[in-house]
Amino acid sequence: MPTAPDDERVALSAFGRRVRELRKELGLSQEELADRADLHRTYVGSIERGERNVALINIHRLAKALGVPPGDLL
Amino acid sequence: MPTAPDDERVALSAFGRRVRELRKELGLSQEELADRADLHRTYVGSIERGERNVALINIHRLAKALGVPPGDLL
DNA sequence: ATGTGACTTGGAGTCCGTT
DNA sequence: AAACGGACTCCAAGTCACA
Repeated sequence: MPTAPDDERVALSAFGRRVRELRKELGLSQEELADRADLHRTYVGSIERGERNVALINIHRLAKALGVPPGDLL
Repeated sequence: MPTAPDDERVALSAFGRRVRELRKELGLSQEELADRADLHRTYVGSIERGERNVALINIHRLAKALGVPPGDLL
């Protein structure tokens, strides 16, 4: 997202870092998390790198796969 | 979102209800909230009706406009 | 096992209007 | 003030080949 303002890119990065953090706590690979959340492996990767402006439904899928309430990801 | 599974549409509706709830607490119209969040009037309306799969950046914008942490909206 | 660039497609998001 | 529709633009979603 090259055109997004700074603070908005920061929000995406923070979200990605949080996902990665929780995933590692569970000892999962990106691929395993992707399978649990019914998402693509490379898509999860790009989310963790803060490159994606993830929408609500996928936030819920990730939260469920990570075993936390959705609000915990932001 | 006609193709989305039930529980995912429920998640969108819950989000919309929460936005409407907080907006009314502040005594704002949809248009005033839209202006504060730098979103379009009709878009905020459709979000409140649970018709939109809102993306992360717009969740942040709405949260900011409503004066709550983003996690409070989900 | 993860990063990355490129790609297509569906839907996010805008703008015009009427009810 | 809000719901809703049509027509549009552009980006999120989802996948792939390759590093």
